[in-house]
Amino acid sequence: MTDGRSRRREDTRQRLFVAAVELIAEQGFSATTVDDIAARAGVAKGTVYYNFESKTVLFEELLRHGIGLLTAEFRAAVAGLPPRAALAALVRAELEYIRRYRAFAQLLLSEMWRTNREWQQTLRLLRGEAIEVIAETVRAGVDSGDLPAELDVPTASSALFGVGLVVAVDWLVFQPDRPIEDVQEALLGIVRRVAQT
Amino acid sequence: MTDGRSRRREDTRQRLFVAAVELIAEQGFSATTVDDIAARAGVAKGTVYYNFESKTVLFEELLRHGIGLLTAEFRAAVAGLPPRAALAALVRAELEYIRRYRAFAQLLLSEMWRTNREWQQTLRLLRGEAIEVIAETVRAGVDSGDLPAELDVPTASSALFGVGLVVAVDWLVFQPDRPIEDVQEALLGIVRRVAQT
DNA sequence: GTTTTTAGACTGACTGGTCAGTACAGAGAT
DNA sequence: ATCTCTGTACTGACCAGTCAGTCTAAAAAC
Repeated sequence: MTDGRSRRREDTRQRLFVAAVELIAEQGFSATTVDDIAARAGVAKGTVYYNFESKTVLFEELLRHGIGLLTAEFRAAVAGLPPRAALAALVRAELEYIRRYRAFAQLLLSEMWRTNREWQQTLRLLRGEAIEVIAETVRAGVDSGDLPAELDVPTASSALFGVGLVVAVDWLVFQPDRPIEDVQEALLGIVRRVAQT
Repeated sequence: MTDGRSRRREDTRQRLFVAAVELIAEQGFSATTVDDIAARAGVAKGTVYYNFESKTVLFEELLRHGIGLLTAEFRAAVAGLPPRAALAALVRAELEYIRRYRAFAQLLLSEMWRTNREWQQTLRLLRGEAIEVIAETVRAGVDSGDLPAELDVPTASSALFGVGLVVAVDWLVFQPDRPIEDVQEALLGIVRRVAQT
């Protein structure tokens, strides 16, 4: 299972993921060439196609990997917490994730709302999984009266998700000098105000 | 100045803008071909190059046109209003704009946070102009005590701008059936809570 | 323990197609 | 008379994907 071969291969795939995510975050999917990805990962072009069926499949697996990780962190963050605390934990988890995987976050922000792309269906599905965790928390809070009853659950959930992304990435791109902790504080403050009953 | 010739030409340019904005919103800049743009605009390919220096220049002029319009509407919206009312007016203006030019909004959301693209500098500049209007309003409100003193002006401004974009486009893409008025209400509610002193 | 074989991982030159941009002669509009 | 646009043909660069062949760790045979 974890013999030398498959470990080596997993290494290569990981390097390709890292190279791809950085390039696609900067330039977008279409503007990034497979040659670029191979070069940045330090492998031959053929290796990309040995490990992935196509450029699109590489990207889809990348999305699955990245969003899967985010969803898992969301799940871990809310586990066992009451609604208000869970909401704050979600914001912290999202920003922590963005700080750690900033290139992926940038990529997500740029490609998330595209239509008419081959991988759109995949992305839509994955987005749903991540947001479902948020939605469960909001729903529980609204039902128990811990959150304002007038909150529309799907709207509030996708707004929370998108807002974290856009504010954090905006900060990263346009005000990179300032520490991310400030964004976290600002966002938490806003969410707290909105969550007031 | 507005003779038949230049009006005709302006018409063609407008049709090219419309075609380009729709295609780029769906597929992104790189994935959109000049042939596609010409075809959708109902114009020969040569006409594109008669009216614009290059694909990139066409896109840059498109950005200038679109964001210029948005900035103008921001200016008109806040004119003469006190801070709190001006803030609400900005949110309304932004959503009104997004409703009218949804494809452009989608395009903006997808291309705004890219790095390493030729037109990045242009976009950065234009973004600054639009956000400056918001920042002036927020600054005035903070100075006069109408808005909470702990608000960081540049952060709050770019957050407000980005949040409107992301929430509205998210709605357009993922919940297109529901009326945009609901987003407006939800957003106004959130902004009002945040603006409470 | 040494030699042979195997198969998984990787290479990089090559191909077929796509696309931005050019060229230009003629047509329509003003 | 001039500006604007059409239609078609073309070029050269670039790029996704292929494939015949190389390298090497480790299994099999001796």
